Amino acid sequence: MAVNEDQTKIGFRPLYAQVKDRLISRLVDGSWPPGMHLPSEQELARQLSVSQGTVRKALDAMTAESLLVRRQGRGTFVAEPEDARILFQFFRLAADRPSGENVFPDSSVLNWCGAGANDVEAQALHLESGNPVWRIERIRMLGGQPVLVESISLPANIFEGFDTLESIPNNVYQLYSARWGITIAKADEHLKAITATRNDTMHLHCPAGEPLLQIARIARNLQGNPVELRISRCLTRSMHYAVSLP
Amino acid sequence: MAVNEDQTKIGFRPLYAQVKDRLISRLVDGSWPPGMHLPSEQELARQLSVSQGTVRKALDAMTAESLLVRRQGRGTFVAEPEDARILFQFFRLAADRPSGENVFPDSSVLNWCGAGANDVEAQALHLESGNPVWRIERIRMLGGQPVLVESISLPANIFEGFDTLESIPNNVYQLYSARWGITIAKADEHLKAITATRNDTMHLHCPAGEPLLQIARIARNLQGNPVELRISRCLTRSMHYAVSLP
DNA sequence: GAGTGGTCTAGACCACAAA
DNA sequence: TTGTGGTCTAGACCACTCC
Repeated sequence: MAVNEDQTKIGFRPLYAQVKDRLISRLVDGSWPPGMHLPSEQELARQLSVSQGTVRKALDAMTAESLLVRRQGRGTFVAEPEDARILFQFFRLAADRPSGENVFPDSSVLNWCGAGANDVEAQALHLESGNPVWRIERIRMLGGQPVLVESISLPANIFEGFDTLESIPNNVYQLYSARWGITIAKADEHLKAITATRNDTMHLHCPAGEPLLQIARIARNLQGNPVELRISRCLTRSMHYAVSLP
Repeated sequence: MAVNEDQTKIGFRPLYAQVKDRLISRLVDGSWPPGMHLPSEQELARQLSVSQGTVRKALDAMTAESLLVRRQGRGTFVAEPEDARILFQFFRLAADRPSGENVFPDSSVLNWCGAGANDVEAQALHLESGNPVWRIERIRMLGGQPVLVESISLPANIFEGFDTLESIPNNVYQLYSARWGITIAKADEHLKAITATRNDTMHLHCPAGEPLLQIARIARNLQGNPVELRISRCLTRSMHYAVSLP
């Protein structure tokens, strides 16, 4: 690979970034599935005709984005959507008390159906209003107590055959990966304080007028396209949403 | 600098990390103030007796933490607490509407006084209960509308002479840096949904029972010690708090 | 012992900014 | 033109894992 092969000066893209793009495309097309042991740095350098240092820079960047996992002495692996990682990467709620670490809450599905996208879904998922989506509503519990109600919306054209599932697991990102080969690579969340609706108070066993933390999440695949909209409404009497800056 | 100079095998610390520590200590002791033009990579490498690549790795890490700013062709500079950076790094509230970018809200101070640390302040700031602190309360406005009430608590032993200030600027982190040489390097925030108190409704002109987003922030200096506790209570009818994962 | 990633070095050339 | 950071290379040795 020559430096800046068929690139004009204006379209300059560093070699390590081009390498990264090519490696990501192998994740996208499924030739490198989650858990796979990548070729060694030396081997990749030979295959791509670049130096080991350039490969390393690309691998380091992908590791920083949680796309890969590197282990000294063993090798480099495609990251898997196992609970521990998803919890750490995408779940920011934690108990207030014992300098609380976060725990994956259990979930129980309330209902799940197909529907036409409403305006919010259409805008978030880059669909036309009325396009088919799947909707899942569930409650999530911590220590037996319901802590949040969650509404998940998925484009039906991406998640084909969603209605044929027997059950919905707690960790849906693992499901997306295993069943449709979709990797959730990043997400954006918008937080607001809202008042519990009657539906919320019923499921969360909280009084009318209880303030809830509403988390609207748009999750994106490896290419950055939105593939999931999730709106969670959380009791925060004994929990909080933790953010580290930067 | 020899590799792992006076380090046992167990206490191994990479050379670039040692370099980073030494560079940070120059920020801490004030010999490299905000805005200063650092020596070039080559010069630093000579001074520290390491290769340019090792210096680069330390500088890149510090740049990623917003401690330094690098500009190709010009050099490397100590980051300054100017509005644009602070806004980007520490202010996550944005207007809902026009795919809204965030804006520094104006602020007006309600009152400011010395007091003994309450339990929350003592725990957050690593003080004993009753130790002297400064407290500032202010309202912040966006487009003339009050959007949040903010309570800032500072250890009086760190911020000496705070009571002699003539006024409190909008960007207090710039003040901390200029007046006391304190750099806010990172912060942790805990978010909850709460109900507006009578005090809140008065200042925010919102109805009783309005849900507010409460943001409790602990800001830390370069060494990671907590130096500011800030509790903000925000109207989120037309604003949201934005988080990017990862 | 063989193979992997992690660190460190030395040197080359490029892109950019300022004098 | 000079000096800076940005990229790329080639090669060495270290630390870790597994056989």
